[in-house]
Amino acid sequence: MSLADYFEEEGVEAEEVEEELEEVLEESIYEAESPRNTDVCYVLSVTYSGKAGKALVKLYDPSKGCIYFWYDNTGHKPYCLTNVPIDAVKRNPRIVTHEGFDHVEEVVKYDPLADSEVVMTKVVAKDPLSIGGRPRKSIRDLLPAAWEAHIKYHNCFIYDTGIVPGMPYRVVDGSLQPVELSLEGMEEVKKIFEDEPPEVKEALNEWLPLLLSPAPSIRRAAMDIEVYSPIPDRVPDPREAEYKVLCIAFSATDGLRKVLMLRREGVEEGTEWPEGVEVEFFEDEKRMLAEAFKIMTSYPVLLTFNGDGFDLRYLWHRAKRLGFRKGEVPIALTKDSAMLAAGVHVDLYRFFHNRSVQVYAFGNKYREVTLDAIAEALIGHAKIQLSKPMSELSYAELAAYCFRDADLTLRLTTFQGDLLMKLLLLFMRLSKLPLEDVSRLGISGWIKNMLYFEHRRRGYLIPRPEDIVGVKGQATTRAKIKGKKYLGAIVLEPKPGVHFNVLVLDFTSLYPSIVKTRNLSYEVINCPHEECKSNVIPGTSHWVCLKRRGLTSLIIGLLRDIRAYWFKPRSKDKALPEELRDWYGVVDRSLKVILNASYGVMGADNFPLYCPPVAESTTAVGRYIITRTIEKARELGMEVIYGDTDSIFVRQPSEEQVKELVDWSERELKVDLDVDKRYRYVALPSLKKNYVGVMEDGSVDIKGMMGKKRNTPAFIKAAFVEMMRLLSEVRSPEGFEEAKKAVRDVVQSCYYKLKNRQYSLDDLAFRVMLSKPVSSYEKTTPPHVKAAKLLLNRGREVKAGDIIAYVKTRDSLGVKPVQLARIDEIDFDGYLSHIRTAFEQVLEALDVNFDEVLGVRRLEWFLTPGKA
DNA sequence: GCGGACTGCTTACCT
DNA sequence: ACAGGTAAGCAGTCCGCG
Repeated sequence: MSLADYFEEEGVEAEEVEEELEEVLEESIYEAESPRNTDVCYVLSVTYSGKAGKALVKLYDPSKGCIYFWYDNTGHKPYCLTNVPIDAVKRNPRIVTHEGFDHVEEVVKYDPLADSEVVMTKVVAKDPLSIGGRPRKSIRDLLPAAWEAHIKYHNCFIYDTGIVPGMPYRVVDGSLQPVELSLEGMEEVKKIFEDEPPEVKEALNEWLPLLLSPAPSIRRAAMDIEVYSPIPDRVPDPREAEYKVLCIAFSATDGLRKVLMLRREGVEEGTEWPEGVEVEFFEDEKRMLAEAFKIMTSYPVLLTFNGDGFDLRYLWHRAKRLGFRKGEVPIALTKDSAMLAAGVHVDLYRFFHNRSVQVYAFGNKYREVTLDAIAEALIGHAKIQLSKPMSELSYAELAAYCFRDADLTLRLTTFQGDLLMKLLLLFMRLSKLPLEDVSRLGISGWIKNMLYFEHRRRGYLIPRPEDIVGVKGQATTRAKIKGKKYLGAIVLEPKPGVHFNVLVLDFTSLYPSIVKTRNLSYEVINCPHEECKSNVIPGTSHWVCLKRRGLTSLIIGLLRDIRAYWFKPRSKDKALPEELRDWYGVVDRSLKVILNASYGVMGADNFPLYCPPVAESTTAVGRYIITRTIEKARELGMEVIYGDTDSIFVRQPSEEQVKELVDWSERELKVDLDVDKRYRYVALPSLKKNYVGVMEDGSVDIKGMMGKKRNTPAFIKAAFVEMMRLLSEVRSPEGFEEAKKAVRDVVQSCYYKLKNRQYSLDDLAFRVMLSKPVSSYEKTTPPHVKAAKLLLNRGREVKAGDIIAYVKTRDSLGVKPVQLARIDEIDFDGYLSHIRTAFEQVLEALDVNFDEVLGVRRLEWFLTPGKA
C-alpha cells in the first residue's frame, strides 16, 4: 500500500514513518479547517490519514485562497479481491485473525479477459497497510491469488467514490458533492456525437465536463533555499544537513517577495539588493526555519525546483538537527518525495522531467532539465551567474541570487496565463490523480490510473499483468532494430534534392485513430469467439472482436474525437474570445499528451495493461495505411518524395489530386488525412529523418540535421544557422544559384577560421549528456565519459544527467573537459570531419560538393578519409 | 603489428 | 520506464596481410 511504499528510506521502519506523517498531519499546529459547509472548492489532493483511519480530501477554496480538509464519512475501507470462495476465506485463520482484517463480502465483477461475469470475494481491511503494507504478513500475501491489491488506497478511494481531482465540489452538511456547472459548448459538442452508440455518449457525458469546466487561479508560493558549503561547487548532502541554511526565499502570486537571511560573522552587506524584495535578518537559524515553515504552510500550494530531492529534504533534516519537535515541521519525507502537512508541494523539476510534458506540452523547447535551461527557453529569463563561491557572497548578492531562483520557479507557473497550472489541473482530471501524484508520475502512471478508474466505474475486474500476456500472447512480428519487441513504422527513402511547392499531408492522431476504428484493446484482441477470427489485422496473425467494444479503444477513441472535432480547431479559431480560445489551446495540448503516449504504453512491458498484440497491431495498421495511401497517391499521378510513419511529402500536387486522396483515405481507410504544411521548398538529403523545409512566410523547419543537434559544437551550429538564414530567403529555383554561392562562403569561412585557430574553447566544445553515473559505463568509454573521468579526478562532482562539455585534444586520450583544456592543446584537424558531416547533409541536397567548396586539390581529395 | 571491416555501445534525433 | 526507426561517432574485436 501507499504509505508503506513511500517510507522506506532514512533507515526507518515503514510503520514508524507513517506514524510520523500522521503526527505531522494531525497534530500539526497548521492543520486546516474541516467545515460543515463550503463554497465551490476544487479537489487538489486525496491522501490517507492514518490517525483518522480514513481518506482525506484537500479542497482549495478560490474565493478565500485557502485549503480545507474533508475527511471521508462514507465508511469506505481498503480492500482487495480474490477468487477464493467466501466461505473458504472465512475459514482461513491467518486471514480472519489478521489484526487488520475487517470483513469479507461477495461481489460480482465483469472479467474482461474471460468476457463473463465472475463472483469474487472482497476482503476488506481496517487500514491500507493490512492489505499490502507489510511484506509476507499482509492480507494480499496470505491469499493464494489477489486482484486489485497493489492499488494505493487513496486511488482506490477515488475510483469508488468517483471524485475527480481538479474538479469543483462543495461540502454540504458535511458531505462532499460535485458542483453542476452550466458549461459553454456542452450541447454543441454533444450534437457532434449524436449518432454514436450509447456507450460512447455515456462516456462523453463523463469526460466533457472535465474539459469544459473552468480552471481556478490557485494562490501559491515558490521557495528556494541556499545552504553553506565548505567546498565550492559541491552540494551538501540533504540527509546529513550538516551545514547552516543561509537564506530562504519566497515569491508568491499574492505579491509576497521575501528573503529570510541568516546573520553570520564577516559577511559584507553589499549594495545590489534585489528590487522590491523584503529581506528579514535572523540571528538564530532555528527561528529562521520556524518563520519559513510558517510561510510555507500559509499557502495551499508550495512550488519548488527539486524540493523533493533537496530543499524540503534539507530543511526537514536540518530542523531535526536544530531540535524541532514532532509536529513543528510541516514536511513529511517519503522515499523520493517531500509532502506538506496542510498544502500541496509541487516539485517542478519532477514535472518538467516528464518526457511527455517536455516533448508534447512544451514542444521540446527546453533540452536540459535545469532551472536555468527551462526558464531561459520558456520565459526568456536566466539564473543569476555567480562569479564566486556561495560562502563569499555579500548579503545583497545572496538575497538577489536566491530570490531570483524562487521567482523563476514561480514564473514558470504564471507565464502564458498560468499555462502550467492549467495543464496540471487538466492532467489531474484526465488521469484522476491528486496534484502531488500527477506532478511526479510519468505518463504511464497517468494512463494506468485513468484506465483503472474507467474499469472500476464499469464494474470491470482489473486484470493482473501476467493474465493479459498469458491469454493474449506475445508479439509475432520482428523489429528492424535488435532488442526491440515488434515491427514499428515505415520511413520512406527520401528523394534527394531541392523540391519546390511541397505539400505535407498527415493523418491526424494516426495511432489513436487506428485504436478507435480497429477496436484495439487488450480484452477484445484475439477474443475467444470463433466468428471474430476472420476479422484479421493486416500484416499480423491477430484478430479483433466484432461483438464487444474494447474499453481502451472506447476511451482513446473518444478523447481523439473530442480533440479532433472540437478543441483542436477551436484552439486556432480567431473568431472566439481570446480567453476561451486559450483554454481550448490548453485542453488541446493536454489531450495531445495523453493521446500521443496511449499507443506506446501498450507496448511497454512495465505498463500494467501491457499487451504486445495491441501494440504491434497498431503499428501494423499504420504501415498498411501509409503504404496504401502512397499507392493511391501514385495512381492519382502524385509524386511522393518522402514520408515518415503518418506523413507523406508530395511535390506540386493539384488541388483536385489532394482532395481526391483525402476523400479516398477517409472513405477507404477511415482516417482523416489533412494538409499539415505547405513548403515553398524542401531540401532533402539522402538521409531519412533529415530535411530542411522553408515555408511560404520564410520560416524554416529543420529536422534531424547535425547542425541543430544539442551536442554539436557551437561554431558549427552558428555557421549552420547562417546557412539556414540564407536558404530561407530563396524564393525560386533561379534564386538558388546565388544562395549556393553564399552558402559556399559560409562553409569556407567556417573552415578557414578553424584552420586559423580563430575559435574559442567554448566554440569547439561538444556538449554531451552523461546518462548514468560514470562507474556504470562498463562496455565502452565514450569521449564524454573520458572527459567526465578527468573532472572526477580533479575533485569535481559529476552525476547522471550532467552535460559534459569537452574538446578534442592532441594528447593520447584525445579529449579534455573544457574547464581543463588550453587552446593550444586542440586537435583542430579532428574537427574537420564534423564540419564535413554537418554541411554535407545540406550541400548534398543542393547538389554542391563539399570538397570542391573547400577547394581541395585532386590529390588531397583522394587521401581524404571517409571519402571513398 | 597494423589497418580495414565489422559489431556494439551511446547519444540525439523523428514520428 | 510510452513505442520503434534512423544517424553518427567512437570503442573494441576479428581477420588478413609474407
